[in-house]
Amino acid sequence: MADDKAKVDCCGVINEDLVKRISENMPDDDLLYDMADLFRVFGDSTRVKIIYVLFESEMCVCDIATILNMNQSAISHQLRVLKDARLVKYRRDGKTIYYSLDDEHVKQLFDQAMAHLMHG
Amino acid sequence: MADDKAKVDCCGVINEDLVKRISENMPDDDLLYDMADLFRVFGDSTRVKIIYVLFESEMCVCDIATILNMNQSAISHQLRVLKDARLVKYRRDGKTIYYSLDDEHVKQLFDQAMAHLMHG
DNA sequence: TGAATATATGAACAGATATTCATATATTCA
DNA sequence: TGAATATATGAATATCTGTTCATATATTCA
Repeated sequence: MADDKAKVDCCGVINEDLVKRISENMPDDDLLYDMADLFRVFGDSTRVKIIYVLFESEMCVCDIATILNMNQSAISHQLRVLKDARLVKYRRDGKTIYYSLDDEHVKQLFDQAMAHLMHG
Repeated sequence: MADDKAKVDCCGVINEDLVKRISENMPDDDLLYDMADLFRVFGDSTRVKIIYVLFESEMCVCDIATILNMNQSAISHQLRVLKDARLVKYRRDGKTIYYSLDDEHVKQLFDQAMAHLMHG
């Protein structure tokens, strides 16, 4: 290339400086996937509801199911998704297993999302 | 029911006070769905990457495609999803259409998500 | 120990979604 | 106007995801 900034692949404004700056500020690919995975966990209304319930109080599986009017298996599957994402933790008390939130950022994340929806 | 607090449907700690408190603090169903829909938009790595690119600079469709090494159609489809969610806006300049972010909360949302991933 | 209860989990299925391909639309410029 | 270019979009397809059903596991208690 004759000119350092001449790397124009198409219509746009691309030049090597810009591409370099974008690459530098872009998180690693692995992290971007993790990020999408995390958001995808929040991208289901059942899981959002479970989290809202847990904002109030720790709760056993069958009480969550009762409150959300869904069957136990569905809740259990979704709790596993939340647990795998390290968003909830649990403790056993006899036959009962109590779930609670395991992340300090979720409330703020939800508040930000709400702010977008309420319009900003 | 003989007792006000006797509404125990299963194993758990459910009583009317708790259910009442949870219902009061739970956003409306419509809003919960909107919330999940919003998060689902972020739940795809292509869209996350597009947003990170747009954190740096407004950008035309084909430059985004070039940077992300994806085809123009895929980017265009995803930009539509982002546009429908009011997360990006665009301006036309001749044949070229420049996209940019249209939300002040997204950066904070992403920072919170990153904080969770980096572990907190 | 055996019945009852709380939760977890694998399989199956229906519905959603991301990408690609082909093509349409819109704009510029010769 | 017609060629070239940038973007949008419908259809098709492969993959992913949420729920249900049936059943397994774990714990309590008589």
